[in-house]
This record gives sequence, C-alpha cells and structure tokens, in this order.
Amino acid sequence: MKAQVLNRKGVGSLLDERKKKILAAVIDSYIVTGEPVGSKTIASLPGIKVSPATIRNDMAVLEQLGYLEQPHTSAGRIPTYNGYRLYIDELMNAKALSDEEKQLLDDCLDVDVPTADALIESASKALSELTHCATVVKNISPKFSVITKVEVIPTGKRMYVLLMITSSGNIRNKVCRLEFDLTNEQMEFFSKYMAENLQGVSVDELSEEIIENLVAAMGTYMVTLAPLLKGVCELAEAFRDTEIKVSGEKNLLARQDINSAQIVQFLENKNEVVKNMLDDSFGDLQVVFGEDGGFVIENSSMIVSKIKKDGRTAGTLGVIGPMRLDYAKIIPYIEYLTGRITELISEDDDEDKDI
Amino acid sequence: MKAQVLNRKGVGSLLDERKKKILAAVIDSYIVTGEPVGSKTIASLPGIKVSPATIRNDMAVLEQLGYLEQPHTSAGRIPTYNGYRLYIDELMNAKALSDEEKQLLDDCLDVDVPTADALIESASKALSELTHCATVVKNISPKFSVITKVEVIPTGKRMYVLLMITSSGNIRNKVCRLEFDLTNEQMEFFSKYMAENLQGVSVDELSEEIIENLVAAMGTYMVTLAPLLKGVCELAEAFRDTEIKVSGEKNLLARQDINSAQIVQFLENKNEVVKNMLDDSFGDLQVVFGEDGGFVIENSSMIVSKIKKDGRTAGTLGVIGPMRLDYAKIIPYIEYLTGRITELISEDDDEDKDI
DNA sequence: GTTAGCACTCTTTTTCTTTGAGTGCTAATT
DNA sequence: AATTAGCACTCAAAGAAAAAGAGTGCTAAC
Repeated sequence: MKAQVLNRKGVGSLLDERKKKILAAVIDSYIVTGEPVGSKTIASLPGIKVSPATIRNDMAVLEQLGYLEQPHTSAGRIPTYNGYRLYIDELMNAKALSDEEKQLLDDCLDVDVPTADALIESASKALSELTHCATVVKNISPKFSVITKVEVIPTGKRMYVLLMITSSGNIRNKVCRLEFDLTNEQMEFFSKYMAENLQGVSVDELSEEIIENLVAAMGTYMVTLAPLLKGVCELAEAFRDTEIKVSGEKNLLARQDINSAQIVQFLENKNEVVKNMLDDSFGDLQVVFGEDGGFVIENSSMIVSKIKKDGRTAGTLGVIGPMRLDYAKIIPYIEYLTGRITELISEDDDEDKDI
Repeated sequence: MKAQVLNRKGVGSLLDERKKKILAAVIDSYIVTGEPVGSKTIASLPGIKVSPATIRNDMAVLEQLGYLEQPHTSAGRIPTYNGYRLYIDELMNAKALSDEEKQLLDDCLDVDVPTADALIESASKALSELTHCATVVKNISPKFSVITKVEVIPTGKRMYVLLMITSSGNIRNKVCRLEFDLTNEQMEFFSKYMAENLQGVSVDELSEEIIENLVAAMGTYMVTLAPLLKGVCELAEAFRDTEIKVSGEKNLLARQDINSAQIVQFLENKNEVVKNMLDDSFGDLQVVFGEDGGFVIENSSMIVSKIKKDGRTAGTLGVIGPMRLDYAKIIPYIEYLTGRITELISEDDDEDKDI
C-alpha cells in the first residue's frame, strides 16, 4: 500500500448511499468501542431504516470490496485501512468547530512567542493535550531562514562559545575547547570571515563541503580556526536535527493496542521516516496509516497538515495516534491550527516579525 | 520504609553462613529468571552441599525474618525489599571489573567534551546502553558554577538574543522580543549593569527577588530593560531545570513488569523526587527501592553514586531499572564511572578546564 | 542437625461444555 | 427486484471440571 493524498474523490461512487451510510456507521461505532460491529447494532441506529438482514447483505458487499473485514466468522466487522481511507476522504462528517472551540484553540496559540517555530511548538503542545496523541512538527526555520550571525565569545581558558543565529530568530550554541587561546586579531578575523562568507546562507545548505572550502581559503588562520569552523558545521546540523520533533510519545506508549517496540523504532528514525512524508508533493492535509510508505506503527495513523508561507509549504503540524481516532473532530482541530498559524506568520511580515 | 544508605553492616549477622548463602542464591536466581525459587533449585547449585529439606527449613526462617516471601503456598520464594537490601549491603558478590571492562567504560567517557556536565552526559548515555536501564543524572553546574557573562545580541527588528554563560562553560540562550529597539547606549548599560551585579552570582541563588531589586535600582532604564531582566531570570531557571535529567526512559517503558503509569508519573515530578534523594546526607552509593521515600515505581530500583569535587558532593549519576537487576555487575560500573569522573574533573583544575 | 518420605496446597494447564453473538442462506413478503 | 424473517451454522469467549506439577511443611528416621 502506498501513501496517498486526501480528497481523491470518487472512489466511493461505486457504493450507493445506503452502503456508504452503513460503512460510516460501522467505522463510527468501531472508533468509539473498539469492538467489531454487528448488523444489529447498525440497525438500531436512528438514521438507519432497514433490517439487520439487509445490513448483513450490504456488509458482505463492503467486505468483498475490501472496506471491512471480519476477525472471525461469528464476529462483527471492523474497518480495513481502505475502509478508513474512504471514511476520511468521503464519508465522515467533519464536525465544524464551534465558536468556543475556536476560542479554545486560539488561546492555545502563544502569539507572544518570538519565533514562528515557537508558535508552532505551542500549538503542538496544545494539540497533544487536547487529542491525547503524540504530535509531530516539522519546523519552518531550516527552509525559510538564513544565517544572520555567527559569533564567538571567550568564556574561559581556551574555552569559547560559538553562536549561530538565523533570520527566523532561532539560535543554537556550542561550547568549544581549543588548543590555544585566540588573539583579538584572530577573533576579529573569524567574525568578519563568517559574516562575509556565511551571512545569508541557509542552514539547510551549509554542508561540510562548504566548510572545508572555507577552511582551505583561510590562509594563515587555518590551523587555529579550523576547529571553530567545525563547530559552525555542527551548529548548522543542530538546526537541521531539530527540524522534526515528535512529542507526547507518552500518549502512545500508554496504549495497549499499539506495539511499543514499533513506537521506539519509529522514534529512532523519525527524521528519515517523517521527512519523506512531509514534503511538497502531498495535499494540504495528509493521513497515513499503519503501513503507509515507511510509517510502520501498526494500528496507528498520522494526520498532518501543512503550514504555508508565501504560498510555499513552510512547516507541518499533526498528530500520531491510534487508528481508532476521532478523525471528525481532530482533523478540523489540526486544520484550524495550521490555518491560524499560516495567517499569523504572514501577518507578521507586514508587522514586526521577520521570519 | 525509609530510604536507607548502603554499607549498614551487621544486620545480617543474625544469619549463619549457610542461610546467607541460601538467601544470596535465591536472589541471584530470581534476578536471572524472574520466577519464584524453590528448595530443589538451590540444592542443585554447585556451592550448596545440603539437601532440599534443610534448605526448606532455612528458607522458612528467612521468610519469618522478612527477607523472603511466597507468592502462594505451593510456590518458591521471592525476595522482599528487605531481602534485596541485605543482599546488596552484605551478601552479593560485586564482580570486580576486568581490564577490558574498565577499558570499555573509559572509552565511553568522552574526555574531549568541554564541560563537566557534558562529560557526565556521555557517561549517562553509555550507562543507559550498557545496562538497558534509564539513567538519572544530577549535573554539577548549578552548584559549582557562577555566572560569568550575560550578553544581549540584537538579531532583528526588536529581537534580541539573551545569553547567559557560567564558569562551568555552560550556556543558555533565550530569544526576546521587545516593544522597542534598544539604543547602543541602552545595550551598553545593560551589559555593564549585568557584569557589575550578576557576575559571580550562582545560578542557584539568582532568584526573582534579586532580579526585582535590580530592576528597581535601574533608574531611567527601568521600563525599557525590565523585560530583559525577566529573561535573565528565566535563563537562570533554565539552568536549574536541567539540573536533573532522566534519559533512556524507553528502557523502562518497554518492560511489562513495571507500571508505565507510575513511570510517567515519576517523570513528571522527577525533579522533586530525585532532588530529595541525591543530597549530601547519604553515603557515596545509594540504592532505593520501589517504595522508598517518595520514589514510587513499584518493582523498580534506583542506584546512584556521587561525583565529588574538592571533597564536596558535586553531582550524581545512576540508573533506574527493574528490581531484578544485575546489581553485582551494575554497581561496580556505576562506581567506576563516577570515580573516573571525580578524578577527571579534579585533574582538569590543574590543567586546562575550570569548572 | 540433617534428611527422606509423604500428605497437602494451590497454581497452571488441559480438556470439555456451554453460551451467545453474529453470520449466511433460503424462502417468504412487499 | 429489493427487503426481511427465520433458522442452521460457526466460532470465540467464558465457565467448569479434571489433571498435572511444583513446592511446601511436617514427621520420623538417620
């Protein structure tokens, strides 16, 4: 099964209205109870006007089409991945947010925070609490920011703090111990050299190769300053390493229906796994399931939505939770939050923040 | 039950040698298998020369004394907390480290790292991998370091990075957004004011009260610079907040014999819980069990050992794992590591690091 | 003091039975 | 032609009963 985008309308057109209604009802019920759903349960629902026998016939069709399955002969039905997919794409009733909910979400966004990344962080935290899921964030900074400053500050015998600041207001630091103390002249040269050669360079692009070239071109200062350049390289890496953040993993580990070994495995190479999923080639909202393209936590799903800036994908925010998730509620939450963030970081441009 | 120190020799003197041997054998076996241990198992051990019946009699006595217990009548014995305590204090055979093991541990210590805290961090990481436990660290810095520098660096419209550096080479930063841009004069005043009033102050002591007094005494600069002072306060807090670090929690969460809810609970107030345990009033090595003084993870134990400097307790390093732990191996590991760190951070004083 | 022997206890495992939810199919109904 | 009632069938889950087995405590012998 491949990762797929949302809003691929039309797959469900093979189904008549009643079958759609039944499929949706089965999934709604399964999401709440976690138990296989039988024909009787569906028949007793207020919106359903047909007998259990009819529902059984329809469910048999839905099973043949691959939307439902039976754990065993005498059990009710549970949704397949394809069933969930159809449900999310076409069947479910996304609950429109009430004014109170909007207010609640607005309050969660900490607009006083100085960087866009921190704004997203605040949304992530709120989302984790509201949904009891883990959250996943892809930060804006590496893509939209460039180095504005590299500083070196002496702090003790042969000890120096290296500082890298980006246009998005983010900062990383690193303590370096050198073999020799630097002279004032050396420090000045370093600052100037950095300003001339790295200012405006994206942290995304700052490779070891660039650094090596800079070292080679440094002339007499080469020996003394090379360790600092290496530190600069590590700082850029620190920026990149923090691009993708998963938090609230506790919420996943606490659940029995999710294999904790798989969670640990996922957390260990989250960067690779998530990076593939959050790129430009997908729609605004993306939902992937237990086995989709490299995402390998059984019985769990990841919902992410894009944050944009100047029309480009800037970052992403979403949740990782069990398959049995209240999609109808959570998807609007995520869409609202990413929407608000998109607005906020554009406003800022005209106002007082430069990202 | 209260937290207790190790090396409280003499409690086991009520027991004759054979009973001690049997108790040790039961615990050894239980640590490996996790199953209640019966008299037959013990009798078949090479070091034991008596019959199962004799062992049964002795085990009955050990049970009466509170060192062993029976899950049910027809089961073997398992150790009680008191049993473990006696085992660790007096009975177990701490395995002396081989040269290879010492080498291994030495290699894990990253001596190239610039700060003592980072050195401990490297030990913690190694320990977590070697023992498959969570590790707990109490850093040295807050106690042994003072503020050496507070800097403010402009990074954009009304955006400033606040920097705090301590004598131990640690650094924290914070991005602040102000209402107005600072003039050069204001920035100079701030730097000077910080240098005069905070240099040499311990991050441990930097309270809100001190900051408030500083703000009040700032005169005309008060309005503009107060937000920065607040940031300084937060930076000191950031230092204190990172004093105690638990890592490798995964190793605990993966185990079924430990209640994950209790782990989560513990992690949430680890600072309070651990702080109480790692103070000066205990011996060099401390082992606490599932219920000891505020430490509330059933079936688990925490082993910590002190790192010293100038004769004072400087930091601590240890592990949190299941009760069934290979104490005989792990305790020497921890003792060796904390010993080496103690040596290394003293050496540094004469050489090139100032902590 | 130590040990063999044995009855006793209590968990664990296995086997068998019962229960019940839910189905698929067929025939009747609309 | 679509829907429904009725019913036999399936299979997991729960329960009951039996068997197995590990380990003990006690007694009496060594």
